[in-house]
Amino acid sequence: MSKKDGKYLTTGEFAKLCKVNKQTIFYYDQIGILSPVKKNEKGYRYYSIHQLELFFVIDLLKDLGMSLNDIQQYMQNKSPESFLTIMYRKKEEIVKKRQEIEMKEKMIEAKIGLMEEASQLDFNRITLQPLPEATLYLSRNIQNISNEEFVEVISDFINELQISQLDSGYPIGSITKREQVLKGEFSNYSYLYIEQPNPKEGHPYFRAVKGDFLIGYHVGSEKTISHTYKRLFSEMERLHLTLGEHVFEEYIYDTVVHNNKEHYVTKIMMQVDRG
Amino acid sequence: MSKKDGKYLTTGEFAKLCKVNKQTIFYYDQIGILSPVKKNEKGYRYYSIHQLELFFVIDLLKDLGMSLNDIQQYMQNKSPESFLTIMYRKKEEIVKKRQEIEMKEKMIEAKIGLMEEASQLDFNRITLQPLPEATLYLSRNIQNISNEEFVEVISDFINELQISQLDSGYPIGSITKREQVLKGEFSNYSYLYIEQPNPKEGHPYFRAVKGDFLIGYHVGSEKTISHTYKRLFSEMERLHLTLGEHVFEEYIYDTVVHNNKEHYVTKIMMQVDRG
DNA sequence: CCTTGACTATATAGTTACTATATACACTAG
DNA sequence: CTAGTGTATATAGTAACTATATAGTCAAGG
Repeated sequence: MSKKDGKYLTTGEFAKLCKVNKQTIFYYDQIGILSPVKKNEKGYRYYSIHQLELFFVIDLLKDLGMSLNDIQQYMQNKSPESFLTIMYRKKEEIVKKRQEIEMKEKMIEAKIGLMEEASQLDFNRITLQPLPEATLYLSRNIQNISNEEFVEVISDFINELQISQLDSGYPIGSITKREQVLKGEFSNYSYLYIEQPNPKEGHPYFRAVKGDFLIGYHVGSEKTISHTYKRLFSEMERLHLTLGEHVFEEYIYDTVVHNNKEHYVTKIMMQVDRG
Repeated sequence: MSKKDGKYLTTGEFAKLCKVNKQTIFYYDQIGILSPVKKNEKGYRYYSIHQLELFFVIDLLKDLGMSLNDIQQYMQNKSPESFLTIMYRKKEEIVKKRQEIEMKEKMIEAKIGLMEEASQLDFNRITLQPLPEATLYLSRNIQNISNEEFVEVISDFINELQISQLDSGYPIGSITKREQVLKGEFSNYSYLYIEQPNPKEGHPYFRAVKGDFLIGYHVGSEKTISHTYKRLFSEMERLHLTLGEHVFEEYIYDTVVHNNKEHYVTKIMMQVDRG
């Protein structure tokens, strides 16, 4: 036998290769998931290079949400069959995890886009714009609904967003019908919605929207939103426009980026018909 | 103002929508990262639907490795600019994280493939096989090296695997030169290697291997591997073959799937020339 | 009107997977 | 032979929950 057989790693060396704290290696020995191949008479631990691979597997399993306790269960009772079973299970989990990551990446991109866009806006200007077709995922109707029903609708809406991976990172907006808006009930919403930049097939509640919109921004809390609606109405009159079917509201700056409600910004998009 | 303004969520409802324990919501209020918009005289908390979006952002940041402490720092001092800065940083991080996940997915697939393959093998049979070209990532030479140098080489090898994402999930194997094998120094390895099923451009230390191999399996600890080498030598003689340049060893079953060394299985692949 | 059951609250202790600190012994280089 | 680094154990602390205990609140039914 050659000297190569004696090529052992101390705890410190092993920890460095594993890129973890030395204490973690002690801890793993203590709870019995990864013990050194050798311990000398002074209690010094010695690890082999093959145990590195075991560490990497432990790290992989841990990363995939397996607790050290469950890992320990496996380590007490290793076998190629149970390892294979775990791998098949983890394979499913990691696919799901990758999809979640991909979704979150898109969400971050959306937020960056929205924030960059917002920083270019002049919140005082009211503009008339033809908006291209957009697909919205709508909640069920929430107009004149009780509190319990409201909670249920929101719950279903949010659940659907998460299950079907529809949360695009765009803000949740609200739709008010012309009738309510004309009555001054600006917050008597009929639907909640979220824009879908890349709509998926096979989902109900999608509604494409396009046409002319009068767009204004309300700076401040929702309580004073009527001021901005008044400004929009007079601009509408000046341009000889009439109010269309729906009004859309979206938070541009909300509790995510401001503590003070006076700094919140709501984008109001009024569907209009040219006189 | 319509009744809709009064649509608040209790802690329980809010927690359910966030899909977390109610206690977690209390905790977030306590540490000041997400406090209810209202608290009544009895101390009951009431959350608005917009706070759900804030929760999702917190969850996103948390998922991307931001501590609650750091999140709290931001929450005390919100602004569109700092939010944007965080998003840009997190965008970079999530790309890296996605790549890691993708790599781990491939690793799991490799392990599944290896285990399935192993379960089909007859470890007693010695076979002569022409192996197709394979690309190996090699360590620096480890023959007759001191312990410190060995640790350094391994360290560099492992680091390179991780930095360049070369860890394919295949086992780390070892290469022994003919000279050593003939001298009976079966464990006096010259290189470590890992197979690269999809080799990347621009990396040194790659060596393509193909040709005829005599392949046998050693069941048991490395200490008794000479028995299997002897069996391989006699088979070599019987088939009128001569030993080629290198011998490759790979663990098929190791400490990852067996506790008892007597159940370890090493695959020995001898490069041979037909007489 | 009273009770039951489901909710709310706070306070405190426990959990997981480390991580840091304190203390003591071992090894190696100059 | 001593300084500096390494090893060990034991214990306490940390983050982010999570569970438990205790008590107040509220709405619905008998």
